[in-house]
Amino acid sequence: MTFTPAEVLRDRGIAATAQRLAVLRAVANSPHITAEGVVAFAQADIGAISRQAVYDALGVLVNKGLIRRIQPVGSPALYEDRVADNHHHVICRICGVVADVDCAVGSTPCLRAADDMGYEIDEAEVAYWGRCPTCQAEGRTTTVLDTPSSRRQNQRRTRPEELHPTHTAKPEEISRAI
Amino acid sequence: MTFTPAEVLRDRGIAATAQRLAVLRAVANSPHITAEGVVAFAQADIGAISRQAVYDALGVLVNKGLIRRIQPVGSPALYEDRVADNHHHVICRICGVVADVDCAVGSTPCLRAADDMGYEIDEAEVAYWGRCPTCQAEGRTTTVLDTPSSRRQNQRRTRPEELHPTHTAKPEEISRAI
DNA sequence: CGTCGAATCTTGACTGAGTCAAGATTTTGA
DNA sequence: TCAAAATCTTGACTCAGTCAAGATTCGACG
Repeated sequence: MTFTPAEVLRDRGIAATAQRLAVLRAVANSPHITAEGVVAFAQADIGAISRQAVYDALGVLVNKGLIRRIQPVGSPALYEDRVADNHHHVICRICGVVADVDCAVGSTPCLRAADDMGYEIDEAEVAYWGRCPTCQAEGRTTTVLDTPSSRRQNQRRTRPEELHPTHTAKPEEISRAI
Repeated sequence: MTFTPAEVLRDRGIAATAQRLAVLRAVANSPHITAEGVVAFAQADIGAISRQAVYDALGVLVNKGLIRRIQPVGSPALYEDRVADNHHHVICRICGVVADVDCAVGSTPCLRAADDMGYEIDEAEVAYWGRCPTCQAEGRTTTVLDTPSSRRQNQRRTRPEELHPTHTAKPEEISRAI
């Protein structure tokens, strides 16, 4: 028996508000979406929704384990709804696209430190960094991401999908990591 | 033959300014130091130094491979001068202290993704999360870090050394990760 | 069904950790 | 010694959040 998203929320003990359902749809629509991306999607989806309500909903949904929050270095926070496993991510240093990578172990912590120095470790967070197949094919070797220094003259952010316009809608698409 | 820090900078093709040498001393003094911590140390060390000069020096020193920049999720950037190996870090979820962990492999990337999806991976970034020995001994289970929500009524940041005042100056001390 | 308290939303302000940029100063090389 | 480049100082600005007061909605209870 499949629960509706509203039922899932109530089952976790939180109200099934229109804003939260819109946020869930945004995250389902775009794995590794930014908070700002969720705001844009939800505003198009249900009309008026405040940024604060989006941040609140994201926080609650993460807290209840319904979505996951990651944050590669140099990136705003990203959200995904793949929460049933302990997977990792690979990030392209050039265009910033983020993809899921299965964890070879499956449960946390999936790695043991050689010497844990007395720490009680409950999670090994792994991020793989490199170049995606498209940036390799195009021979790109330096980032063209919208780092602050590249934003002179009010150039706006370059998104991975701008670099790769022929990209089909892969599941790992449309996040902005760096 | 040991080079002086100034000689090392010149050898890397950059000017050995007083500001950069002060920044190097700050990072040597406090592994996993924040930029703000570097500013405070350098100001005490050499008198007047601007925040911008510290950020500039940190950027150049990272770029030249003389120091390393890490950034655990939820933390400002941290700087360390242990650059000769590919080590990882363990972060206490309660007090935020960061410690170095040797990499079992030693070279990058030290892990292979089970399925790299065509990515050309050059680094596996690993962070271990858990509780430090001191927070375990004190039975702490929830963070008392200065998260924004805990900053009501203008309470200032709790630093790991405030939680553990009897800490001797361990090498992994005085950084603030979360 | 009405009421009330809690939860949530809206709106606008604020913060931390950076970055930007103009002008001044210092460094370096010819 | 000089000039160009590098670097520093100073003050402003940005981004990605968070804060908080008041309004609105929701849910439980009688």
